[in-house]
Amino acid sequence: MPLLKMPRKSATPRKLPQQDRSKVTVDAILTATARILTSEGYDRATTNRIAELAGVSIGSLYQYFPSKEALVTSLAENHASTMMEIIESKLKDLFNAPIEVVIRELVKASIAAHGVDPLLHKVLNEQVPRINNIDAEHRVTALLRAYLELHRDRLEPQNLDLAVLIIERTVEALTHTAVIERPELLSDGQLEQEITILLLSYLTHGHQAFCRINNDRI
Amino acid sequence: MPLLKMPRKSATPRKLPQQDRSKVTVDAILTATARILTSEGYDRATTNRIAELAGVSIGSLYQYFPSKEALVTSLAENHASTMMEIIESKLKDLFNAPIEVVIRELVKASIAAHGVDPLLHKVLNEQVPRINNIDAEHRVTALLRAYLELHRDRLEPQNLDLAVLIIERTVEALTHTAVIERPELLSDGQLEQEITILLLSYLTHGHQAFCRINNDRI
Amino acid sequence: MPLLKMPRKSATPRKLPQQDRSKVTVDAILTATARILTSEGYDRATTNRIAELAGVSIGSLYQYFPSKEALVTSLAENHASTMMEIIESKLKDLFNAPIEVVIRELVKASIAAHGVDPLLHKVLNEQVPRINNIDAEHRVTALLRAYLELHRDRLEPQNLDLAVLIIERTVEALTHTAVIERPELLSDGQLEQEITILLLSYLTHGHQAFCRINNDRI
Amino acid sequence: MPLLKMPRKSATPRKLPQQDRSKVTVDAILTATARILTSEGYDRATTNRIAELAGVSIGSLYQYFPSKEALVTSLAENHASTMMEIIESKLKDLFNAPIEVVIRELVKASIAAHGVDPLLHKVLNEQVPRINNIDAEHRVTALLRAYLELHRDRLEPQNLDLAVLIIERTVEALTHTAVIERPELLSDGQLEQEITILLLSYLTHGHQAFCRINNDRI
DNA sequence: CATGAATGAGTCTTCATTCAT
DNA sequence: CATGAATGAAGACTCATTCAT
Repeated sequence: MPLLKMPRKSATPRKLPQQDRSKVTVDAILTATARILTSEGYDRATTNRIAELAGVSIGSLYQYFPSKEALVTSLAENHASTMMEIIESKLKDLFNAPIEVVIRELVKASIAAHGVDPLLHKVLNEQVPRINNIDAEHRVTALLRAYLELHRDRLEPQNLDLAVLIIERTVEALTHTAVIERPELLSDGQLEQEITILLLSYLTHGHQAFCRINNDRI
Repeated sequence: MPLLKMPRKSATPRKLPQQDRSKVTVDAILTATARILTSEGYDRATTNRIAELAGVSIGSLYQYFPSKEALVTSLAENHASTMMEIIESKLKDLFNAPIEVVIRELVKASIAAHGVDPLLHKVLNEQVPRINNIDAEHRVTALLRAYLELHRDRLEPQNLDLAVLIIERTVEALTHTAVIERPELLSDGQLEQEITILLLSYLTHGHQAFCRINNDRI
Repeated sequence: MPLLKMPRKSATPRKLPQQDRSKVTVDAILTATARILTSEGYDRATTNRIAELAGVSIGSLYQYFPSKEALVTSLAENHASTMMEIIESKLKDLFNAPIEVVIRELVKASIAAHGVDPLLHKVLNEQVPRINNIDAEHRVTALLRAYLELHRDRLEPQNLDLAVLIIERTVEALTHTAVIERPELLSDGQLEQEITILLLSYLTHGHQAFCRINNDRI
Repeated sequence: MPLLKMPRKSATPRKLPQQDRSKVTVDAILTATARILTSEGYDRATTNRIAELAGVSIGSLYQYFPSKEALVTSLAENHASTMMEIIESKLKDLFNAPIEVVIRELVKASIAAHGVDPLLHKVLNEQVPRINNIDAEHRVTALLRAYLELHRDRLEPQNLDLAVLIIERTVEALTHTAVIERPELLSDGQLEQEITILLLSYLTHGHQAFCRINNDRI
């Protein structure tokens, strides 16, 4: 039986780990990739170095990932999924909560998500050839969209798609900045507070009294 | 009185062009760099290709820029300066204008700034080893800060430094997203409108009637 | 008990060959280096040309030697070791021999050592960034020093360190000159004879009858 | 009148300085070359850097020297001449002096000659593509040869050419070593003494009492 | 003659990837 | 399947030298 040659350059894992040993290997490789990426940057992160740190041969690395790009993409997707799942799981529970709570929790979740591996997130964001949006991201977008839809009568913005975009990008940008450049703004809850106000005043045009709901903050 | 520019360290043009011929060369190199960067990306942008497109020898490129990094940094600084100056010049004229005008003009200026060379801005943002903040950026920050200070009594946020940070990052993030991913949001003024509202409601908590001042928009 | 060689710093082979294949490769590279060095000189000896002549890829060369300098240094050390070992092994056997014999044998050994690869020795001496003295060299120095110490009562020079220095440099200089510029002086034994006399008369101030011990010469 | 193009690659100065200004320029270039050679080594000594330090344009450098090799060769010849002339002038005065004096003075002169610019001498010796022997060197050789001829009856060595070779190389090697590696041997006159004894015992086989003639030494 | 901008062949070196064992 | 030796295309950068001004 002739060996059917698989396309080599695909950006998906060459095989799904079906045995335990494979899974361990794949994990070791991904972990090593993350570590080297954060400590050395994308350019210095050679596949050989990754394999070495992972404790596997370079040949094995290519057994599981068809290319460096696929490897990094895989890592990035995992990381994005992890982050998004944090947000998604929070959001899911709050479908009936008032918007003030939802937004604040969204901000909190975003900060938490950025706390998973801030350095990796930074490197991935800055140095890695842009990655296609991920399922988990879409799910969060959809969730948010659905929530807003449900509460449309309490919202000023008419174009909800636009509102979702604004909410997501604003939270991401500000959280990211804070985690990377101004971590002190996170520890005292200041930024969380401000982002919440920013978005709530946008969504409701200040018809709410924001201050009262913040009593639990320091 | 002319300011004598001293040669700076490593990431800086190697020699200042003294003859006219040189200036032409430097410009050609920078232009070619921008073009190749946007069309090929950072990694594919080899110095040899840049020199070739610029119509100069590789030697000439290195006569003026000590390294690829210095070259790209120089370009990035130029570009950031151009963008910031657009914003700066608008802001300067509006020191006594009401906040509603200032924010809207800031958003407009930011969109205009992103329109200078969106693709270049994208590549620079995503793929270029983070560049030290630039004079022009600091000037804009200072300007904004001073303006808010002046109008402090009309503003809800107490921590003005934080407010400046939020304004700048939010505008940047949303404008950038729009320019790159959703250009249609720009042409009909929707996004400009929304960002303006977002920031104004944050700054004034809705004590203003936003709608009225938007009559001039489509 | 095998001595585990630790990888040393920068000017040292990058990895020790673990498979047989590797040893062959390393040898091929070193041999090619020697050949190109002697035929082309240091400056013309490019790593690519060396790899080509060795029949390996340039990548393989850099797998085993971290830089051109390390490669040449490695070769130089090998060569110096080979030369010094010739001298060392002779000297070791003659610890109880009279000084006339020792000096003559030293000269003979030096000539023999220079005969290993005269052209390589010339290039290495003239064009290669001075190499740190080598173990083998120090051993020869120590050996000579110890011998002179033992026979101190028969020697005129009081400062034995100085005497060792003079003996070594003189033999090296004259042997080297002869091998490179005047090979005919070697074939008829003339130079060997003269150097021997030079050093013996220095060491003993002519209290010996040199002529008699030379009967075995042509 | 058509411009006759001179051959470009000759290793002699392109033109002899006939005017004062030219001479000054040439001197500046040579001085700069010496300085950079000693401070940076041959490889780092670029013609552009030399021109810059000399305070002339690179074009001017090539006006006077057709190539880098010619420039360095010129410097090397100057330097060798200077050294040889020190020796030559001493030797000339001593044609009727006894051999003990001649040898000692030769050693002294050689040490003095090496003292002119030891670092330059080192670099020239080690890193510069071997230079053709120089007139001045030949003159010294001839002088020495003639002297030995004249005193042949007092000398043991029969082959005077060989004796000259041995004397010259030995003095050079030991003086050089001392200047570069063991300067302390020079300051106390030890080495001068030893080299003198080495050569005199060789030349006369110890029929002389060396010690007595050294009364003037410390 | 002087200047210095421009040239470009040629170097060392890296690193993703392959494949014989 | 694992291993790691081998590959080689490709890139950043240097520097002796030329030539238009």
